Amino acid sequence: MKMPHPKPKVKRARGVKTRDSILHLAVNLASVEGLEGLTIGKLATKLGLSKSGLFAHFGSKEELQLAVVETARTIFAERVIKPALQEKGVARLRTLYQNYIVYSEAKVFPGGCFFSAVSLEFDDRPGKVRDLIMASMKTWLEMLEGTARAAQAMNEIKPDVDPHQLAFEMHALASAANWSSRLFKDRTAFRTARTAVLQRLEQITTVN
Amino acid sequence: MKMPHPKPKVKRARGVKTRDSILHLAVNLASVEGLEGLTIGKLATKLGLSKSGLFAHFGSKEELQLAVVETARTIFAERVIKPALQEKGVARLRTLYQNYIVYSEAKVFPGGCFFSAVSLEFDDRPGKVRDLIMASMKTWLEMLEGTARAAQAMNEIKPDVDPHQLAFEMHALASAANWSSRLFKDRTAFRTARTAVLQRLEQITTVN
DNA sequence: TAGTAATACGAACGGTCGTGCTATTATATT
DNA sequence: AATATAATAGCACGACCGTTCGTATTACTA
Repeated sequence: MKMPHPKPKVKRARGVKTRDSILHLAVNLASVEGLEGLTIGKLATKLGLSKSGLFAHFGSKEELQLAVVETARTIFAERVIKPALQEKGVARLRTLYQNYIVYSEAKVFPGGCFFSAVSLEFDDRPGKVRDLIMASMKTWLEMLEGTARAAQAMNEIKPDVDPHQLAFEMHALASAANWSSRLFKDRTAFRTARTAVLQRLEQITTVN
Repeated sequence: MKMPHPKPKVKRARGVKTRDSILHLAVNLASVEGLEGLTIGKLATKLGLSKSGLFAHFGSKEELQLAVVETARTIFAERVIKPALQEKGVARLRTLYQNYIVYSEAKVFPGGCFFSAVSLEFDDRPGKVRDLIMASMKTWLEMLEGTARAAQAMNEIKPDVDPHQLAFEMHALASAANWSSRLFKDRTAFRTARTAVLQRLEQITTVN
Protein backbone atom coordinates (compact mmCIF):
# COMPACT_ATOMS: atom_id res chain seq x y z
CA MET A 1 0.00 0.00 0.00
CA LYS A 2 1.37 3.28 -1.02
CA MET A 3 1.52 6.04 1.47
CA PRO A 4 2.07 9.20 -0.50
CA HIS A 5 2.86 12.52 1.00
CA PRO A 6 -0.18 14.40 2.17
CA LYS A 7 -1.73 16.10 -0.80
CA PRO A 8 -0.32 19.55 -1.31
CA LYS A 9 -2.76 22.34 -0.60
CA VAL A 10 -3.91 22.86 -4.14
CA LYS A 11 -4.01 20.29 -6.83
CA ARG A 12 -5.51 22.42 -9.54
CA ALA A 13 -5.41 26.17 -9.40
CA ARG A 14 -5.23 27.46 -12.91
CA GLY A 15 -8.64 26.29 -14.05
CA VAL A 16 -10.49 27.47 -11.00
CA LYS A 17 -9.17 30.94 -11.38
CA THR A 18 -10.24 31.40 -14.97
CA ARG A 19 -13.54 29.79 -14.14
CA ASP A 20 -14.08 32.36 -11.44
CA SER A 21 -13.16 35.21 -13.72
CA ILE A 22 -15.59 33.89 -16.29
CA LEU A 23 -18.39 33.67 -13.77
CA HIS A 24 -17.85 37.11 -12.36
CA LEU A 25 -17.94 38.68 -15.77
CA ALA A 26 -20.91 36.54 -16.72
CA VAL A 27 -22.98 37.42 -13.69
CA ASN A 28 -22.43 41.11 -14.28
CA LEU A 29 -23.30 40.79 -17.93
CA ALA A 30 -26.36 38.70 -17.20
CA SER A 31 -27.73 41.27 -14.81
CA VAL A 32 -27.81 43.68 -17.71
CA GLU A 33 -28.59 41.57 -20.75
CA GLY A 34 -30.26 38.58 -19.16
CA LEU A 35 -29.21 34.98 -18.86
CA GLU A 36 -30.27 34.20 -22.39
CA GLY A 37 -28.46 37.24 -23.68
CA LEU A 38 -25.29 35.72 -22.33
CA THR A 39 -23.20 34.47 -25.18
CA ILE A 40 -20.26 32.15 -24.97
CA GLY A 41 -18.49 33.90 -27.81
CA LYS A 42 -18.96 37.32 -26.29
CA LEU A 43 -17.71 36.17 -22.92
CA ALA A 44 -14.67 34.56 -24.49
CA THR A 45 -13.79 37.64 -26.49
CA LYS A 46 -14.09 39.95 -23.50
CA LEU A 47 -11.81 37.68 -21.49
CA GLY A 48 -9.30 37.02 -24.24
CA LEU A 49 -10.17 33.33 -24.32
CA SER A 50 -11.21 31.07 -27.10
CA LYS A 51 -14.84 30.11 -27.40
CA SER A 52 -14.11 26.42 -27.07
CA GLY A 53 -11.74 26.95 -24.18
CA LEU A 54 -14.36 28.78 -22.23
CA PHE A 55 -17.01 26.32 -23.25
CA ALA A 56 -14.99 23.41 -21.88
CA HIS A 57 -15.37 24.79 -18.38
CA PHE A 58 -19.07 24.16 -18.38
CA GLY A 59 -19.95 21.67 -21.09
CA SER A 60 -23.19 23.37 -22.02
CA LYS A 61 -24.80 26.74 -21.93
CA GLU A 62 -27.30 25.56 -19.37
CA GLU A 63 -24.52 24.54 -17.02
CA LEU A 64 -22.97 27.96 -17.48
CA GLN A 65 -26.27 29.61 -16.65
CA LEU A 66 -26.67 27.45 -13.56
CA ALA A 67 -23.18 28.36 -12.40
CA VAL A 68 -23.96 32.02 -12.98
CA VAL A 69 -27.11 31.84 -10.88
CA GLU A 70 -25.18 30.07 -8.12
CA THR A 71 -22.59 32.82 -8.21
CA ALA A 72 -25.25 35.49 -7.92
CA ARG A 73 -26.83 33.57 -5.07
CA THR A 74 -23.57 33.54 -3.17
CA ILE A 75 -23.03 37.23 -3.66
CA PHE A 76 -26.59 37.99 -2.63
CA ALA A 77 -26.25 35.94 0.51
CA GLU A 78 -22.97 37.60 1.36
CA ARG A 79 -24.23 41.11 0.80
CA VAL A 80 -27.83 41.02 1.91
CA ILE A 81 -28.52 38.11 4.21
CA LYS A 82 -25.35 37.35 6.10
CA PRO A 83 -24.79 40.81 7.63
CA ALA A 84 -28.35 40.81 8.92
CA LEU A 85 -27.94 37.62 10.87
CA GLN A 86 -26.15 39.46 13.62
CA GLU A 87 -29.35 41.28 14.40
CA LYS A 88 -32.48 39.89 15.98
CA GLY A 89 -36.19 40.45 15.86
CA VAL A 90 -37.55 43.36 13.95
CA ALA A 91 -34.08 44.86 13.69
CA ARG A 92 -33.06 41.93 11.53
CA LEU A 93 -36.09 42.47 9.34
CA ARG A 94 -35.24 46.12 8.93
CA THR A 95 -31.64 45.30 8.13
CA LEU A 96 -32.58 42.70 5.55
CA TYR A 97 -34.68 45.22 3.77
CA GLN A 98 -32.13 47.97 4.04
CA ASN A 99 -29.41 45.66 2.76
CA TYR A 100 -31.49 44.73 -0.25
CA ILE A 101 -32.05 48.37 -1.12
CA VAL A 102 -28.36 49.10 -0.79
CA TYR A 103 -27.47 46.01 -2.79
CA SER A 104 -29.72 47.23 -5.57
CA GLU A 105 -28.80 50.88 -5.36
CA ALA A 106 -25.06 50.35 -5.03
CA LYS A 107 -25.04 48.34 -8.24
CA VAL A 108 -23.46 45.27 -6.79
CA PHE A 109 -24.52 44.07 -10.22
CA PRO A 110 -24.44 46.71 -12.93
CA GLY A 111 -27.94 45.79 -14.08
CA GLY A 112 -29.50 46.17 -10.66
CA CYS A 113 -30.83 43.19 -8.76
CA PHE A 114 -29.75 40.08 -10.60
CA PHE A 115 -32.76 38.05 -9.57
CA SER A 116 -35.29 40.66 -10.55
CA ALA A 117 -33.73 40.70 -13.97
CA VAL A 118 -33.70 36.97 -14.57
CA SER A 119 -36.76 35.76 -12.69
CA LEU A 120 -39.17 37.37 -15.12
CA GLU A 121 -37.00 36.23 -18.00
CA PHE A 122 -37.19 32.58 -17.02
CA ASP A 123 -40.62 32.31 -15.47
CA ASP A 124 -41.87 30.60 -18.59
CA ARG A 125 -38.83 28.53 -19.52
CA PRO A 126 -39.06 25.22 -17.71
CA GLY A 127 -35.78 23.62 -16.77
CA LYS A 128 -33.07 23.52 -14.19
CA VAL A 129 -32.30 27.21 -14.53
CA ARG A 130 -35.84 28.23 -13.82
CA ASP A 131 -35.98 25.86 -10.88
CA LEU A 132 -32.86 27.29 -9.37
CA ILE A 133 -34.03 30.87 -9.78
CA MET A 134 -37.36 29.97 -8.29
CA ALA A 135 -35.73 28.26 -5.32
CA SER A 136 -33.50 31.27 -4.77
CA MET A 137 -36.41 33.64 -4.63
CA LYS A 138 -38.38 31.31 -2.43
CA THR A 139 -35.47 31.23 -0.01
CA TRP A 140 -35.42 34.99 0.06
CA LEU A 141 -39.13 35.36 0.65
CA GLU A 142 -39.04 32.71 3.33
CA MET A 143 -36.16 34.48 4.95
CA LEU A 144 -38.27 37.62 5.20
CA GLU A 145 -41.31 35.74 6.39
CA GLY A 146 -39.42 33.66 8.93
CA THR A 147 -37.72 36.73 10.31
CA ALA A 148 -41.06 38.46 10.67
CA ARG A 149 -42.48 35.43 12.39
CA ALA A 150 -39.58 35.29 14.80
CA ALA A 151 -39.94 38.96 15.59
CA GLN A 152 -43.58 38.34 16.25
CA ALA A 153 -42.71 35.51 18.63
CA MET A 154 -40.51 38.01 20.44
CA ASN A 155 -43.49 40.33 20.75
CA GLU A 156 -41.82 42.93 18.60
CA ILE A 157 -44.52 42.71 15.99
CA LYS A 158 -48.20 42.87 16.77
CA PRO A 159 -49.85 39.47 16.91
CA ASP A 160 -52.53 40.20 14.31
CA VAL A 161 -49.97 40.71 11.56
CA ASP A 162 -49.64 38.00 8.93
CA PRO A 163 -45.91 37.39 8.39
CA HIS A 164 -46.48 36.05 4.90
CA GLN A 165 -48.40 39.15 3.97
CA LEU A 166 -45.73 41.38 5.45
CA ALA A 167 -42.94 39.58 3.62
CA PHE A 168 -44.83 39.90 0.35
CA GLU A 169 -45.30 43.63 0.82
CA MET A 170 -41.68 44.26 1.72
CA HIS A 171 -40.44 42.33 -1.25
CA ALA A 172 -42.92 44.08 -3.52
CA LEU A 173 -41.73 47.52 -2.49
CA ALA A 174 -38.08 46.61 -2.75
CA SER A 175 -38.50 45.10 -6.20
CA ALA A 176 -40.47 48.08 -7.37
CA ALA A 177 -37.66 50.35 -6.27
CA ASN A 178 -35.21 48.30 -8.28
CA TRP A 179 -37.56 48.24 -11.26
CA SER A 180 -38.22 51.95 -11.19
CA SER A 181 -34.58 52.83 -10.84
CA ARG A 182 -33.69 50.63 -13.80
CA LEU A 183 -36.41 51.70 -16.16
CA PHE A 184 -36.54 55.40 -15.38
CA LYS A 185 -32.92 55.79 -14.37
CA ASP A 186 -33.84 57.75 -11.30
CA ARG A 187 -32.72 56.97 -7.81
CA THR A 188 -35.62 58.54 -5.95
CA ALA A 189 -37.51 55.28 -6.00
CA PHE A 190 -35.23 53.88 -3.32
CA ARG A 191 -36.25 56.58 -0.94
CA THR A 192 -39.91 56.15 -1.78
CA ALA A 193 -39.68 52.43 -1.11
CA ARG A 194 -37.83 52.99 2.14
CA THR A 195 -40.43 55.47 3.29
CA ALA A 196 -43.20 53.00 2.57
CA VAL A 197 -41.61 50.20 4.54
CA LEU A 198 -40.59 52.31 7.49
CA GLN A 199 -44.12 53.58 7.72
CA ARG A 200 -45.52 50.09 7.46
CA LEU A 201 -43.19 48.76 10.11
CA GLU A 202 -44.02 51.61 12.43
CA GLN A 203 -47.66 50.61 12.35
CA ILE A 204 -47.08 47.03 13.30
CA THR A 205 -44.10 47.01 15.59
CA THR A 206 -44.38 47.25 19.32
CA VAL A 207 -40.86 48.52 19.88
CA ASN A 208 -38.75 51.18 18.28
CA MET B 1 -58.93 69.44 -62.62
CA LYS B 2 -60.09 65.95 -62.06
CA MET B 3 -62.87 65.33 -59.67
CA PRO B 4 -62.77 61.63 -58.88
CA HIS B 5 -65.45 59.78 -57.11
CA PRO B 6 -65.25 60.09 -53.34
CA LYS B 7 -62.77 57.58 -52.12
CA PRO B 8 -64.42 54.27 -51.38
CA LYS B 9 -64.52 53.38 -47.72
CA VAL B 10 -61.46 51.21 -47.72
CA LYS B 11 -58.59 51.41 -50.06
CA ARG B 12 -56.52 48.62 -48.62
CA ALA B 13 -58.02 45.89 -46.51
CA ARG B 14 -56.08 42.73 -47.11
CA GLY B 15 -52.79 43.90 -45.67
CA VAL B 16 -54.24 45.43 -42.57
CA LYS B 17 -55.91 42.20 -41.61
CA THR B 18 -52.82 40.06 -41.79
CA ARG B 19 -50.88 42.77 -40.04
CA ASP B 20 -53.35 42.66 -37.21
CA SER B 21 -53.18 38.91 -36.96
CA ILE B 22 -49.40 39.12 -36.86
CA LEU B 23 -49.48 41.67 -34.09
CA HIS B 24 -51.96 39.80 -31.97
CA LEU B 25 -49.92 36.64 -32.13
CA ALA B 26 -46.74 38.60 -31.58
CA VAL B 27 -47.97 40.41 -28.50
CA ASN B 28 -49.05 37.15 -26.92
CA LEU B 29 -45.78 35.50 -27.74
CA ALA B 30 -43.78 38.45 -26.50
CA SER B 31 -45.52 38.42 -23.14
CA VAL B 32 -44.11 34.94 -22.67
CA GLU B 33 -40.74 34.95 -24.40
CA GLY B 34 -39.92 38.64 -24.40
CA LEU B 35 -39.64 41.14 -27.20
CA GLU B 36 -36.18 39.96 -28.13
CA GLY B 37 -37.31 36.36 -28.08
CA LEU B 38 -39.73 37.28 -30.82
CA THR B 39 -38.52 35.83 -34.06
CA ILE B 40 -39.72 36.74 -37.50
CA GLY B 41 -39.29 33.21 -38.73
CA LYS B 42 -41.22 31.72 -35.84
CA LEU B 43 -44.04 34.18 -36.25
CA ALA B 44 -44.24 33.46 -39.96
CA THR B 45 -44.32 29.71 -39.46
CA LYS B 46 -47.05 29.88 -36.86
CA LEU B 47 -49.16 32.02 -39.15
CA GLY B 48 -48.47 30.08 -42.32
CA LEU B 49 -46.70 33.03 -43.88
CA SER B 50 -43.32 33.38 -45.42
CA LYS B 51 -40.59 35.06 -43.47
CA SER B 52 -40.08 37.73 -46.10
CA GLY B 53 -43.79 38.34 -46.51
CA LEU B 54 -44.19 38.98 -42.81
CA PHE B 55 -41.05 41.05 -42.70
CA ALA B 56 -42.34 43.35 -45.41
CA HIS B 57 -45.11 44.54 -43.13
CA PHE B 58 -42.65 46.18 -40.80
CA GLY B 59 -39.36 46.71 -42.56
CA SER B 60 -37.24 45.91 -39.54
CA LYS B 61 -37.43 43.98 -36.34
CA GLU B 62 -37.39 47.17 -34.34
CA GLU B 63 -40.46 48.44 -36.15
CA LEU B 64 -42.16 45.16 -35.42
CA GLN B 65 -41.31 45.48 -31.75
CA LEU B 66 -42.61 49.03 -31.67
CA ALA B 67 -45.87 47.93 -33.27
CA VAL B 68 -46.15 45.13 -30.74
CA VAL B 69 -45.71 47.52 -27.83
CA GLU B 70 -48.33 49.83 -29.31
CA THR B 71 -50.72 46.94 -29.61
CA ALA B 72 -50.16 45.98 -26.00
CA ARG B 73 -50.66 49.58 -24.99
CA THR B 74 -54.01 49.70 -26.70
CA ILE B 75 -55.17 46.49 -25.09
CA PHE B 76 -53.99 47.68 -21.70
CA ALA B 77 -55.84 50.96 -22.07
CA GLU B 78 -58.97 49.17 -23.17
CA ARG B 79 -58.93 46.65 -20.38
CA VAL B 80 -57.51 48.52 -17.43
CA ILE B 81 -57.84 52.25 -17.83
CA LYS B 82 -60.90 52.91 -19.93
CA PRO B 83 -63.44 51.08 -17.76
CA ALA B 84 -62.22 52.96 -14.71
CA LEU B 85 -62.87 56.36 -16.23
CA GLN B 86 -66.54 56.04 -15.48
CA GLU B 87 -65.76 56.17 -11.81
CA LYS B 88 -64.57 59.12 -9.80
CA GLY B 89 -62.43 59.82 -6.80
CA VAL B 90 -61.14 56.97 -4.75
CA ALA B 91 -63.52 54.59 -6.50
CA ARG B 92 -61.64 55.17 -9.70
CA LEU B 93 -58.38 54.45 -7.95
CA ARG B 94 -59.75 51.22 -6.57
CA THR B 95 -61.10 50.22 -9.95
CA LEU B 96 -57.83 50.94 -11.69
CA TYR B 97 -56.06 48.68 -9.28
CA GLN B 98 -58.68 45.99 -9.44
CA ASN B 99 -58.66 46.08 -13.23
CA TYR B 100 -54.92 45.64 -13.30
CA ILE B 101 -55.11 42.62 -11.04
CA VAL B 102 -57.83 41.09 -13.18
CA TYR B 103 -55.92 41.92 -16.35
CA SER B 104 -52.92 40.09 -14.97
CA GLU B 105 -54.80 37.21 -13.41
CA ALA B 106 -57.13 36.60 -16.32
CA LYS B 107 -54.17 36.18 -18.65
CA VAL B 108 -55.21 38.82 -21.11
CA PHE B 109 -51.69 38.02 -22.23
CA PRO B 110 -50.62 34.44 -21.68
CA GLY B 111 -47.36 35.54 -20.08
CA GLY B 112 -49.02 37.80 -17.53
CA CYS B 113 -48.61 41.55 -17.64
CA PHE B 114 -46.95 42.42 -20.93
CA PHE B 115 -45.23 45.50 -19.58
CA SER B 116 -43.81 43.80 -16.53
CA ALA B 117 -42.28 41.25 -18.83
CA VAL B 118 -40.70 43.64 -21.27
CA SER B 119 -39.82 46.62 -19.10
CA LEU B 120 -37.11 44.74 -17.24
CA GLU B 121 -35.96 43.20 -20.49
CA PHE B 122 -35.39 46.54 -22.17
CA ASP B 123 -34.35 48.75 -19.29
CA ASP B 124 -30.77 48.58 -20.48
CA ARG B 125 -31.26 48.59 -24.24
CA PRO B 126 -31.38 52.18 -25.40
CA GLY B 127 -33.53 52.86 -28.39
CA LYS B 128 -37.03 53.61 -29.54
CA VAL B 129 -38.43 50.44 -28.05
CA ARG B 130 -37.13 51.22 -24.61
CA ASP B 131 -38.41 54.78 -24.90
CA LEU B 132 -41.88 53.60 -25.79
CA ILE B 133 -42.02 51.09 -22.98
CA MET B 134 -40.79 53.70 -20.56
CA ALA B 135 -43.38 56.20 -21.73
CA SER B 136 -46.10 53.59 -21.37
CA MET B 137 -45.19 52.82 -17.82
CA LYS B 138 -44.85 56.49 -16.99
CA THR B 139 -48.35 57.05 -18.30
CA TRP B 140 -49.66 54.29 -16.10
CA LEU B 141 -47.94 55.54 -12.98
CA GLU B 142 -49.09 59.08 -13.67
CA MET B 143 -52.59 57.80 -14.14
CA LEU B 144 -52.49 56.29 -10.68
CA GLU B 145 -50.91 59.36 -9.15
CA GLY B 146 -53.25 61.77 -10.88
CA THR B 147 -56.27 59.79 -9.81
CA ALA B 148 -55.05 59.76 -6.24
CA ARG B 149 -54.48 63.50 -6.39
CA ALA B 150 -57.95 64.10 -7.74
CA ALA B 151 -59.47 61.94 -5.04
CA GLN B 152 -57.54 63.97 -2.52
CA ALA B 153 -58.90 67.17 -4.00
CA MET B 154 -62.35 65.70 -3.49
CA ASN B 155 -61.50 65.10 0.16
CA GLU B 156 -61.80 61.38 -0.28
CA ILE B 157 -58.17 60.85 0.65
CA LYS B 158 -56.56 62.37 3.70
CA PRO B 159 -54.57 65.51 2.94
CA ASP B 160 -51.29 64.28 4.42
CA VAL B 161 -51.00 61.47 1.89
CA ASP B 162 -48.42 61.83 -0.88
CA PRO B 163 -50.11 60.78 -4.13
CA HIS B 164 -46.82 59.89 -5.71
CA GLN B 165 -45.96 57.65 -2.81
CA LEU B 166 -49.36 56.02 -2.92
CA ALA B 167 -49.14 55.38 -6.66
CA PHE B 168 -45.73 53.82 -6.24
CA GLU B 169 -46.97 51.49 -3.54
CA MET B 170 -50.02 50.40 -5.47
CA HIS B 171 -47.99 49.69 -8.56
CA ALA B 172 -45.40 47.83 -6.50
CA LEU B 173 -47.98 45.52 -4.98
CA ALA B 174 -49.71 44.88 -8.27
CA SER B 175 -46.45 44.09 -10.05
CA ALA B 176 -45.36 41.81 -7.27
CA ALA B 177 -48.59 39.88 -7.59
CA ASN B 178 -47.96 39.43 -11.28
CA TRP B 179 -44.35 38.47 -10.63
CA SER B 180 -45.18 35.97 -7.94
CA SER B 181 -47.93 34.36 -9.95
CA ARG B 182 -45.61 33.98 -12.91
CA LEU B 183 -42.58 32.65 -11.13
CA PHE B 184 -44.25 30.40 -8.58
CA LYS B 185 -47.32 29.56 -10.63
CA ASP B 186 -49.61 30.22 -7.74
CA ARG B 187 -52.59 32.50 -7.78
CA THR B 188 -52.67 33.36 -4.11
CA ALA B 189 -50.44 36.37 -4.69
CA PHE B 190 -53.34 38.25 -6.25
CA ARG B 191 -55.31 37.96 -3.07
CA THR B 192 -52.34 38.96 -0.97
CA ALA B 193 -51.79 42.04 -3.08
CA ARG B 194 -55.44 42.95 -2.97
CA THR B 195 -55.49 42.62 0.78
CA ALA B 196 -52.51 44.91 1.09
CA VAL B 197 -54.00 47.64 -1.04
CA LEU B 198 -57.44 47.48 0.50
CA GLN B 199 -55.86 47.80 3.91
CA ARG B 200 -53.72 50.68 2.77
CA LEU B 201 -56.65 52.49 1.22
CA GLU B 202 -58.73 52.01 4.31
CA GLN B 203 -56.13 53.84 6.31
CA ILE B 204 -56.03 56.88 4.12
CA THR B 205 -59.51 57.30 2.75
CA THR B 206 -62.14 59.41 4.39
CA VAL B 207 -65.08 57.65 2.77
CA ASN B 208 -66.02 54.04 2.24
C1' DT C 1 -59.95 44.21 -70.06
C1' DA C 2 -55.55 46.16 -69.37
C1' DG C 3 -52.64 48.18 -66.15
C1' DT C 4 -50.89 49.17 -61.67
C1' DA C 5 -50.37 48.97 -57.22
C1' DA C 6 -50.35 46.19 -52.86
C1' DT C 7 -49.11 41.62 -50.88
C1' DA C 8 -46.84 37.59 -50.50
C1' DC C 9 -43.28 34.17 -51.76
C1' DG C 10 -38.58 31.69 -52.46
C1' DA C 11 -33.99 31.74 -52.31
C1' DA C 12 -29.94 33.52 -50.73
C1' DC C 13 -26.73 36.69 -47.99
C1' DG C 14 -23.53 37.36 -44.07
C1' DG C 15 -23.52 36.67 -39.14
C1' DT C 16 -23.77 34.54 -34.78
C1' DC C 17 -25.29 30.96 -32.03
C1' DG C 18 -24.14 26.41 -29.23
C1' DT C 19 -21.50 22.46 -29.69
C1' DG C 20 -18.25 18.72 -31.06
C1' DC C 21 -13.65 17.04 -32.36
C1' DT C 22 -8.58 17.27 -32.42
C1' DA C 23 -4.32 19.33 -31.42
C1' DT C 24 -1.45 22.05 -28.43
C1' DT C 25 0.19 24.06 -24.37
C1' DA C 26 0.93 24.44 -19.38
C1' DT C 27 1.11 22.33 -14.95
C1' DA C 28 1.82 18.41 -11.59
C1' DT C 29 3.62 13.94 -10.46
C1' DT C 30 6.94 10.54 -10.74
C1' DA D 1 13.89 14.97 -17.07
C1' DA D 2 9.97 12.16 -18.46
C1' DT D 3 5.35 11.57 -18.32
C1' DA D 4 0.51 11.94 -17.17
C1' DT D 5 -3.12 15.17 -16.81
C1' DA D 6 -5.59 19.38 -16.88
C1' DA D 7 -6.46 23.56 -19.50
C1' DT D 8 -6.86 26.01 -23.62
C1' DA D 9 -6.86 26.78 -28.64
C1' DG D 10 -8.25 25.90 -33.58
C1' DC D 11 -11.46 24.66 -36.68
C1' DA D 12 -15.72 23.12 -38.58
C1' DC D 13 -20.64 21.82 -38.27
C1' DG D 14 -25.59 22.73 -38.65
C1' DA D 15 -29.17 25.75 -37.17
C1' DC D 16 -31.27 29.98 -36.99
C1' DC D 17 -31.05 35.01 -37.06
C1' DG D 18 -32.50 39.65 -39.62
C1' DT D 19 -32.37 41.34 -44.05
C1' DT D 20 -32.33 41.86 -49.24
C1' DC D 21 -33.84 41.02 -53.83
C1' DG D 22 -36.30 39.47 -57.71
C1' DT D 23 -40.58 37.46 -58.86
C1' DA D 24 -45.25 35.82 -58.61
C1' DT D 25 -49.86 36.52 -57.15
C1' DT D 26 -53.77 39.08 -55.82
C1' DA D 27 -56.88 43.08 -55.78
C1' DC D 28 -58.24 47.61 -57.20
C1' DT D 29 -58.52 51.19 -60.87
C1' DA D 30 -59.10 53.14 -65.35
